[in-house]
Parts: sequence; structure tokens; C-alpha cells
Amino acid sequence: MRISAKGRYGLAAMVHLALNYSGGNPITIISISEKMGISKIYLEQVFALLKRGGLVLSLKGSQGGYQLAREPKLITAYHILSAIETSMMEPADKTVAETQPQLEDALQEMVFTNVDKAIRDALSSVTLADIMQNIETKTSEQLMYFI
Amino acid sequence: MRISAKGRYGLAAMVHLALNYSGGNPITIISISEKMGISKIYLEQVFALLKRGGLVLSLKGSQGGYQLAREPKLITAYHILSAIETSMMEPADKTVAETQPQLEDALQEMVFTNVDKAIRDALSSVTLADIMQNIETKTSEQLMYFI
DNA sequence: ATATATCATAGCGAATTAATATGTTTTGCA
DNA sequence: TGCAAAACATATTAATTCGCTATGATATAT
Repeated sequence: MRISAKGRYGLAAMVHLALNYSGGNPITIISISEKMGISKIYLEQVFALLKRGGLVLSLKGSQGGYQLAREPKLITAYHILSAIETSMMEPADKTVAETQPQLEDALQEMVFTNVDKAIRDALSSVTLADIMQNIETKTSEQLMYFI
Repeated sequence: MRISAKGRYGLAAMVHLALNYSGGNPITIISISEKMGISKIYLEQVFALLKRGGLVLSLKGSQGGYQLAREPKLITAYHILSAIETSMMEPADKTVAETQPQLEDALQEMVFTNVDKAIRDALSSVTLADIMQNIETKTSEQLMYFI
């Protein structure tokens, strides 16, 4: 699957929020954009999608920012990417050979819906909590290296 | 995963060749393009990719055409789509947050490589023989309906 | 009030994709 | 032997998507 820049930024940004989830106070877009080294204006668009998808809460105005809408273990990579990506799954109405509905249906059943399900399952099995844990493991390994 | 028009045409065209595999004689692009109701010129480009991928044999000149390079049960949807699609899998070098290599690595490990493997497995599990069988089942069911 | 933030929408340039166009070779066959 | 039918090759155009920028409006803590 081709994951767009928006999708990758969204995943990374959500991990940032997750790492601050226990803190309770909102995180600003600009702080995340600086940490990630990408444009603030572009990240705003990503967060608009995340909000529309119900994955983050926002507080406007001074001292405002974003936080996760629920705990990290209840947010999967599938939730995030399907809120952001326009065409993660194959549109069911795409036609291959209109004149041969049987061939059309066979490909739909055996290829397109199967691969979509595989993607959905793979992405649904990874939560923000899992990713956080992976990062924490790496970090502690890195500390060990210095000792 | 987004499957391109070329990819869908390629799958359908390969099924056509598979349905004629036992016949032994080559099938022309124009006959397939007419059956599928799409441009002959466009299909030619698809077949160029299929040939480059070693999936079909070609015979030039009058009475020429294409045939499968091996039996239908040895050709999978993965073979076909990876011969055609330019970016089916996520390029490993795409950067998310250069400044945070641990986050970068965690996403790569837990999301990108996982979903790529899921796609590869799903597509590899479907052969042209499987698709043919599905179509034949549909056809016989349709016949039953008329009796 | 004002600074700081989210929020909304429009626009643009580059890249990709879908499809045409125009030929050139190769080969069976009348 | 020449003609028709096919693959093969490459260039071009049109449409769409993508990555990103620009501009401004709205809300809110201090």
C-alpha cells in the first residue's frame, strides 16, 4: 500500500500526542511541527482530518492545542490512516470489464476485497500503545549502550 | 491499496489468457480489448509490462498473439500486480520525522513493513487457476438458473 | 486588548496516471 | 513476393492527484 505523506505525518503526530497522553495538557501543532521538522501549515490540514475522524480533541485560543480523544491502546493505525487517506481501500465501483460481469465479480471477490481485508487487519492490530512501547524499548536499549 | 487501471486491466487480461491456456494457440490483444471494452492501444502497454515480467510469451506477426508463460496455478495476483504497478509497496526510504529516528523506525517496523507483508501474502494466495474456478462456478450456477 | 492558538478554504506547481498517436518491425499466407 | 495482421517502441497529451503554500477568520487565556 502506498501511504501518503499526510498519512505518515498523521501517524507520527498521533504518536507524539500519545507520548504526552498522561500529561493531560494539550499540545500545539507548532511544537509538533518543529519536532518533526515539517511545515506547520501542512500539519494543520492533517489535524483537521484527525479531528473530523474523532481521534483528537482540540482546544482553541491561547494555551490551546490537541490531545488524544481516547487512550492510546484504543487507537489503531487503521483508525488513523482511514481518517486521513482518501483511497486506502479499493473503491468497490471501479470497473474492469463491464462486458464480463463474472470476471468482474471474481476479481472483486478473490483479489480486491481480500487484499482490503488483509490491510485492514494488519493496520488494526497495531495500537498507539504498541508503538509507544516499541519506542520506549529502543530508548532504553540506547541508554544501555552508554553504560 | 489503490490498484491502478493498468493493474486491473492486467489482471483481467491474464484471466482471459488463462481461460484459453489449454487451447495452446495465442490470443491477440485486439480480441481481448474488444471483449473487455477498452482501448487496444492501452492494453498494448499493459502487455509490454506483463512480458517484461516474464508472465506471458508473445508471437509476432500474422497469427501472432500472447499466451501464458506457465500454467495458471503457478501465476498469482501478486506476480501480475508487481509486474505492472510502480509503487505497490511502500518505499523503505520514505522519511516521516528525520529528527526522531526512533519514531521513524518504530513506524517502519510496526506499520509499514507489516502492511506490506499482509498485502504480499494476500495477493500471493490467489492464482489464476483459483480465479478461473470461481468464474466457472458462477457460470454453472447461471446455467442451473435456466434449467 | 492582544497574543496565541485552532479552523476553513483557496490556490498552485510538480508528479503521476490514463489514454492517444504514430510509427517500426516481424511473420503467415494468398 | 507482397500484403495484411500482429507485436513492439516511443512520444505526446489530458486529466487527476499530491504536496505544499497563502490568506484570513474565529476563539480564548492572560
